[in-house]
Parts: sequence; C-alpha cells; structure tokens
Amino acid sequence: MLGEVLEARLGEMKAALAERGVAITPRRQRLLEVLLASDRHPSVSEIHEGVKRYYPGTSLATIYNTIELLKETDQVLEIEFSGASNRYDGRIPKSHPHLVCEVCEKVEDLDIGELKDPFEDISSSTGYRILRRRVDYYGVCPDCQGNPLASAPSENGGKSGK
Amino acid sequence: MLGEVLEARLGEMKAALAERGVAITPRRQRLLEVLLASDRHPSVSEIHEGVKRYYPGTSLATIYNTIELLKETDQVLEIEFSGASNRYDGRIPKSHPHLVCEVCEKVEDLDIGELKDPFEDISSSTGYRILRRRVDYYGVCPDCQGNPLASAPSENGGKSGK
DNA sequence: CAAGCTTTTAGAATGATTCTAATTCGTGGT
DNA sequence: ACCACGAATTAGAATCATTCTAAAAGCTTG
Repeated sequence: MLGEVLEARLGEMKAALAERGVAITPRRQRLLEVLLASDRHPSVSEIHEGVKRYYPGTSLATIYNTIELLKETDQVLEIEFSGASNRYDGRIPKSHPHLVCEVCEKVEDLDIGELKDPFEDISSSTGYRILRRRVDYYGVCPDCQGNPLASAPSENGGKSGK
Repeated sequence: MLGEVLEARLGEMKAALAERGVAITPRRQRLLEVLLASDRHPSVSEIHEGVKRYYPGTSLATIYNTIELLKETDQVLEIEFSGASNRYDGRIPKSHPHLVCEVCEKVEDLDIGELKDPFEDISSSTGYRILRRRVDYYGVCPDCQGNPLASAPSENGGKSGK
C-alpha cells in the first residue's frame, strides 16, 4: 500500500533498526509506515496521530524515542525549526534542499536538478515568493576534532539537547 | 572602537530603526554595539550579558523586543536552532552560508567565494568534518499568495510563533 | 513460570521564547 | 518646573516542543 519505492525504503529502515539491535514492534512498524506514507514531512505530533489511529494508547515519548533511533541510524532527516515543531523526512534521509512556505508551513522537496547555484533565483521555477534562504553546513570544526571535550559548550557534549 | 565597516553598519541599523519610528535608547545603542562587536553570532542571552555590563537591570524581554525590531527592519539575520538558542548576525543581515560546529556550537561565516555548488565538498577547504548540510528556501507558496488566510496553519497567520 | 532484558508509559522537568500587565522614562507643551 | 502621554522597560507568568525519569508492561529464553 506504499508503492514499490517506499516499500524498499521501509525495508531499509527496518534493516537498519534491526542492525542496531532494536525490535520492530507493531508501534514502530506503524510509525515507519506513517512517516513514509506522507509527503508532508510530518512533525512528531502528526506521526503520533497516525500511530494512535491503530494503537490508541501510544504515548508521545514512544514517537520521540523511535525518531531518535532513526536519527542515530541515519534513516530519517530532521528538519529543525526553532519556533515550531521539527519536521521529518523518511523518504530521503540524506540532506537535500527544501522549500518551506511560511504561511501554511508546508515543506516540499526541491528538485535537485533545478538547483545549480544556491543563490540563483528560484522564484520563477517554483512559483514561491522567496523571502530568505538558508545554506548552512554542520560538522566538527578543526579545534574540536582533536579534543572532543576541550571546547564542549555544555555538559552534554554539544548534542544540542533541549 | 568598532572599526570603520562596523561603524557604518551601526549607522545603517540605527537609521533603519529610526525610520521605523522607534527611539535609539541607551540600551538599544549598547545592544547594537554588542551585536556588532562579536563575530560569534551571539545568542540572545550572550547579548543580554553584554548589555547588562553597562545597564545591569536590563531584562531579557528588552533584548527579545529589540531583536524583533531588527528582524522586522531586516537589520539582523536570525539563524534558528531547534534544540538550542537562536543566533544572530548583525554584521551581514542578508542570507549567507555558515559553518556550524556541533561540538563547540561555534557559528562562522563561510566565504561565499569558495562556494559555487552547494553540494561540493567543503571539508578540505574549511578543515571541518562536515556531517550534514542544510539548503532550504523560505517564502510563500503559490497557494498562499492569493488567499493569505486560506491555509493558515494556526491563529497567528503562520508566523511560527512559539 | 521466573529472570532479565527491551519497550512503553504518564507525567514531571527543562529551556527558549512570547505574552501580559504594570511601571518607568522622556519629551513637548504649558 | 510640572504634566500628560506615548514609548520603553520590567518581572514574572504562560506556552510549547522536547527530554528526562521512574515505574509498569511485554517478550524471550531457560
């Protein structure tokens, strides 16, 4: 019911989780399906709603826990927002460009083919009125590569926990 | 004490605020200086610390309020993080690429010259071990351009308030 | 069926940001 | 000097996504 491509992704996700040593419980199976079934880049609470339709008692913590496992195994892309819920892409878990509507909060994939220069004007090709863009790279700076604890910003080693 | 270029920016910021009809109070003057003096892309609480050194009673709300005015007048670039404080760039208020260290939470500007293709490998030129990137465009989708309220996600018109 | 694991849960805790209502400040007019 | 009035500022509460905690429930293997 997901279609071939998504069924394949489902298999990959389950394999990665199994590899990690965790069980594919019914709730987790359902979570993966909900995540893949939507092209809306769902938030945790949207996923929660979808899982609750089958398993009504499911707690939010379960969704957060499982998403964390998916992140650890590089099976989901987290798109962070500071003033709103994060959104998740299980279909394409590696970094890729998005188009975000600030009015309806829709998040769409941007066809990589149409993007040569990140500073090119994409308003005509997408129909969006572009207000700003974000081109940022995340990693470990030279100073922190040698001494992982030396410049830790907080007690959690910089994992930017909340 | 800021240097020519930053003095010029300070002037622009003050002019933009004045144009907007708000007063340049001593606290606001100091806030702008703190913001410009740092190349660290400071957070609200770092700015707060800097302002409090001169005006000890200053409340956090004042910093948030003034940052909001700067955003409205396009005089500061807000770099959002979901699990940590937002960071602010007053030196270059328009969108430009950054390098973010996930260990020490440093945020650096990435020289635009070295970035032709957003998907090129920048690890050797920067020394960072790049873990992921973010290339996202924010704006208003075609559906929302006609009927601004039609697909509003919430009662606030989609300004993603917290 | 019991031991020992993983999973799940409810609810509390956290932390950044926003909101609210009251107070203080500053300026122009007298 | 004094007053009135709008703008600025304040303390603290409220909000909300996320994380944490400790307990309960579920499996699985012997």
